Amino acid sequence: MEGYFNLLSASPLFSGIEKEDLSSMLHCLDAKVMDIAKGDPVFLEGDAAGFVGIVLEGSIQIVQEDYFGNRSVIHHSQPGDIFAEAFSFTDLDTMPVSGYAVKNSRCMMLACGRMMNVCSNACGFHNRLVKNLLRLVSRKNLMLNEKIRYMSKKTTREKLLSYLADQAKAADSPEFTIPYDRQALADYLGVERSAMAAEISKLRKDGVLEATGSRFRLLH
Amino acid sequence: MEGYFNLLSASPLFSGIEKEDLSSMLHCLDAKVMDIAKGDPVFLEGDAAGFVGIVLEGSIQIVQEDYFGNRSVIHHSQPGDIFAEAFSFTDLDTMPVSGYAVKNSRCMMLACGRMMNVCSNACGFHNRLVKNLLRLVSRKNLMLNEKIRYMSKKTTREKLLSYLADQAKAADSPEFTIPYDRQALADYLGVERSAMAAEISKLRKDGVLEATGSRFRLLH
DNA sequence: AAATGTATGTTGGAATTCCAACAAAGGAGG
DNA sequence: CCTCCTTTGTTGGAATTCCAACATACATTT
Repeated sequence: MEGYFNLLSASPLFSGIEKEDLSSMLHCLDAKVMDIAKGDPVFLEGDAAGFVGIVLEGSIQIVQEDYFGNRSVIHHSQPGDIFAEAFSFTDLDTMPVSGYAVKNSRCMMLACGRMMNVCSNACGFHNRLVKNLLRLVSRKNLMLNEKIRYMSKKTTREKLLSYLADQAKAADSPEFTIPYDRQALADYLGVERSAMAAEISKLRKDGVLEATGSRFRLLH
Repeated sequence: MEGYFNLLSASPLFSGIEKEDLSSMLHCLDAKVMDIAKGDPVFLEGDAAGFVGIVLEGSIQIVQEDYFGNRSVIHHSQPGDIFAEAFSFTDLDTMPVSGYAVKNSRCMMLACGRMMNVCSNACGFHNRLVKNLLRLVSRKNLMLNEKIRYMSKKTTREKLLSYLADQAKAADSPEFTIPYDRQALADYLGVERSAMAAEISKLRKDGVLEATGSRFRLLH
């Protein structure tokens, strides 16, 4: 994990924590690095909760799955982002969602147990860590609200456009790249892939946008 | 606010904080009580963020609204529950949702500014408060995940049944009362009220459930 | 280059939902 | 008891989505 100090200390999870303290902190949190091959699960629904993950390389998708394979994409985490954080600070003991590696990825897993308790190791950064986590869980909360906002629209077109408009706003540009392929985008917005593809075609014909792969440009 | 010490000290927000310290803490957080008449807003989308609300009496519904009146119910808060908590610990400066009183209600509003900073007033409970908030925001996160799970189902029937099954499980009984009327339940699940009413009728005919008002009983 | 596999686009009919309008049931107040 | 008002239930046609199947484009491997 030596090569990731810059990434980790720049991560909002460790904001305000000195680089020289990071190492002992990681030890205190029982940090473990794991590699996951493209398509493989990082964790599965039903697995024991109680950890926070940080993406070091690659990218992770958090999904809910039905008994009938009905898939819902909840979130997408890139290097520096954390995942599974909210599930570890409730009385839940198993994960209600799964996480998959979209590409070959490397993650660091941190044990949450000690974060909420006063650490006897004179590890005085826990309070800072808890504040950082509160910020991050709150931000995740906002993201879930956004997803809900998109899903609440009635038509596929409205779902797409509200999402794409937010992405353009976030990128501060009418041209931007989204972290999803078509299937994942459909699963994120809660629509059928084929219906969505048809709608994208229609939007193209209507001169509303251009789309090639994950790159979009909103016109006008 | 004198009559609410029991409610407040029993609230998970103030868990671990002694009753005798509560008063100074509320002062430190600039606590203000406000009464809201049935149907009136507690806050509106676009209002300044930066507070946490606690329901003292009545009940509050958090909703997202469209430019076209398309309403989505996000959450429901009863006495002792907090609301708006997650929006105040990010860099957001205006609220992305609105809150309305479902009945005549009384709320306490707490200023968040000092929660995340070390309080110079020797108010040593802030760390405890931050931990409590992390738990509560995480739990809210779980609730949003549940709503997403219901909304992700394809049919109105599946959305209804997955929600009702969870409610029965939470009540540990096949018979339970939900905090929503028909319109609010439809807005929570992301379906049409009339289509949902029709589906409930069908479920009744199929012998799957009984429903009178907000009281449900799952059969079998 | 051929072959294979994956992602994306297209299409048509079946199923579902939306929508508006109305009916019925229940509650509050006079 | 009656009226007014709100909530819930019912219905039918329009609009939309779902679904399965296939077509096309693109990338990777051999």
